[in-house]
Amino acid sequence: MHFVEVILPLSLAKTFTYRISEAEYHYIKIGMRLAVPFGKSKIYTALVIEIHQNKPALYEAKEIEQILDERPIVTEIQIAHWQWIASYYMCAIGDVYRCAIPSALLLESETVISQKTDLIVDTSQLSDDEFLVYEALQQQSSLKVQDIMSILNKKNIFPVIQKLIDKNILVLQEEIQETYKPKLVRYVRLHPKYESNEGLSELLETLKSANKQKEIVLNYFQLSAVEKKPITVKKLVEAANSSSAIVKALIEKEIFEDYLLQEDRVNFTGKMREDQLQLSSAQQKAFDEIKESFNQKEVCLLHGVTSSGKTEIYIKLIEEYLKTGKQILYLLPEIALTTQLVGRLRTYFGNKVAVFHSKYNNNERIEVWNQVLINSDKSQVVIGARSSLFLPFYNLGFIIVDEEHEQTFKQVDPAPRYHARDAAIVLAHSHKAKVLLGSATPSIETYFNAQSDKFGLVEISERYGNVQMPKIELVDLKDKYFRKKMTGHFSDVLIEEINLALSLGEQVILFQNRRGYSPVIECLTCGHVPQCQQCDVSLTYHKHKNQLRCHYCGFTMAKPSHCHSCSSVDLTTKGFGTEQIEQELVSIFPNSKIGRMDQDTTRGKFGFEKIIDSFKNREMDILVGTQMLAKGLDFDNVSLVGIMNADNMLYHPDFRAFERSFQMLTQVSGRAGRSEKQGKVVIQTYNPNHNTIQQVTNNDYLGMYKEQLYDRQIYKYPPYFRIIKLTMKQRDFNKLKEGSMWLYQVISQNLNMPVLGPEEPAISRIRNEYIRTIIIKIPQNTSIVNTKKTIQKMLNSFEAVAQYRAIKVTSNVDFY
DNA sequence: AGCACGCCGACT
DNA sequence: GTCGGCGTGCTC
Repeated sequence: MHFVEVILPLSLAKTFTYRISEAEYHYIKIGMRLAVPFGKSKIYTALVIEIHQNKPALYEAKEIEQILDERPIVTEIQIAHWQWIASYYMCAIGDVYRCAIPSALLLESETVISQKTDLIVDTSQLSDDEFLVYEALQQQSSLKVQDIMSILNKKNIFPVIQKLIDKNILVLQEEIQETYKPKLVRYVRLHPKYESNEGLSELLETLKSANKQKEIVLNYFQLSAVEKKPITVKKLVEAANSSSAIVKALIEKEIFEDYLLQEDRVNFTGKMREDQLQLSSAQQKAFDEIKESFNQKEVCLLHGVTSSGKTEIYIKLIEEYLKTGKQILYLLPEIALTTQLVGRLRTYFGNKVAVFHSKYNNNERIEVWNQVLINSDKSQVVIGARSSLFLPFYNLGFIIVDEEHEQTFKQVDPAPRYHARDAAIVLAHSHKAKVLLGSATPSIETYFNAQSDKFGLVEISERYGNVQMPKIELVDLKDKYFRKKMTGHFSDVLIEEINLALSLGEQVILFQNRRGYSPVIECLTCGHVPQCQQCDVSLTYHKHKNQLRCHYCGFTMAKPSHCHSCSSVDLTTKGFGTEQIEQELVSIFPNSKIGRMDQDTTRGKFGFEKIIDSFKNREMDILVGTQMLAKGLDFDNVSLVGIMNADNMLYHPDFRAFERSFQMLTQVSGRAGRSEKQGKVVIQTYNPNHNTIQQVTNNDYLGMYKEQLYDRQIYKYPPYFRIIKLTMKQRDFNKLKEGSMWLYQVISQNLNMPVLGPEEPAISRIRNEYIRTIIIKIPQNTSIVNTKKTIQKMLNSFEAVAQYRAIKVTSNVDFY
């Protein structure tokens, strides 16, 4: 008897056992995919994690459907890493599997409904619903479950289908589709019969009167003489400035032949740099120190002020590690993964660079996955967002986590709620690889680890090329409003500085940490603010579409013309966002070109790049944006950065609010003054004397760190305590209230540490589900593993109580 | 996650 | 009385 242990891409903690034949036993390897039947009818893509001969005692194992791979597509190191993630972040191994693998590799069966052949149906014997399905099948040979749902306009369609099966009219099939399609490119070549010299003159004779076609043929000869390689249809059409219809005509005339070749989508065709990268003395010093630190430690923090030229150091280090023949992973927050950076790396490493991020489609992802798996030359250096951590490296030598402090490295929803930086360190450990964390504003946790000698620490305190740090000027909004020195949301100081910069032909960035025109609409008569029907939030006003939108469930409605509560027509907008700043700019600086960058203007595959590029090309003078402006973008002509309101971040009810404000303000300020000139930053705030604002102004990272560390110790937060947040959701308010209290009591009684809650969060209802949270603070000297085991035990007993079972609980370890 | 089973309210 | 809704439990 032979068996395999597999994981399924479902939120299930268990592994499952299937029976295999002896031949399969010798063929199947750990890390291969199998198609297995699971449940009544479904077929899923399972992943082999163990091959054994232990017959399960309690049930009869099913047989597998088929083997999907010829060789493993996942390494054993990966499987071990997934298991670590599942246990550390308290989630099902199936969650990790589903998140780690490109979805196109996870084939899932779909039920296909079709009609039996050669049958005579007495339609009078069918009910209305049955007749509708039967009729639809006369038009289409097969239907999907979804199709039938929309035809019948109801959810539960299985009884209808069952009856039709009983009446011998329908058959069901489970269909599995391979979704990966290699990209095929169409090429043309001359038909063989024209290859000789006589053929050639014959050809020109035939085309004497077809000028357009002759043009193409001549272009074809020219191209093939220059390029000496196959010519694509696309290229030929472009070169001849013609249309594909004419090429088609030539193919029909059998002058050309077309053929298809598979092409790798992800390709680099630019030129590589010949010269060596020269580091400045400060960079060289940091580079040497990092290498020194790697002799003793596995992880090193590179803390370099904004524009200190960290990227050059990364490139030098990548060069070094490339020589060892190992793979290199360069992790970045999604938003900082720009074409510019990729282009820059490619000028050094050419086709050795592979890119992996969420805007890539399935086929592109699979190509990168396969390149990494075979350790091909094309993927020696992988640059990607947090999910590239899951690529099938088997020979990883070096990981860079750039902008280490970015909270987007932590996945919030769905599970696994992992932190890519921390998971990268664990992954590096199993590859015996080194990790470099880079940031101008390291997270408190990381800096603490560096200070306590767990990580190496290398600092650069000067900017590259001796550019000075920007001069930061604080503007007291309270005072400016009092003295009536404000035009809209702009102080006189900011307007003056913008005018100065514009007159010198320099560019300006304005930062407003909120999107939309203004967050809410308020009735002036009764104070009513439109709320979302399903969530506990006010609707946000979006001017360009003139509608109100819920940011939590996506609900939208047209902007009301009158108050829904008192019918008054006196409605006003409250608060302000990027859109309103843009509007004000237009009226204050009518002769300037103004651009806006936020979630609304950067949709689409290259939306972000388009705006950045056009700003870089100086097609705009002023760019207004949200925090996405702060993420490692280099502009060489920006001399002024304005922060419209520094306060709204400062007073978030979150223990990281000050740390984040410092990071954000410092990063945004860092965009100013790239070239010879010292940049200027104007920060408008109601609290110019606030410690955090002062620390930003004085570029005092250490001061911020020390103050925050002190607070973290007193209020029991990381790095002194680890935090686990449990979130409970239920449609029934009272059930949730009772259940969350029960869980809180059980946990706090069984754990000898601070447990807070059950708390009603600021947004206490989303999509009609009520929410409560419990926070557990695990002290440094307590075993995290044991604590999690206890918590898991409590969660299990919570589920065992019938009345609470309906409450959904999610765990978030190292909650950010 | 899907899918079946079973309980209970709304209509023929 | 039956249809169809949803809550609950299981899947190797």
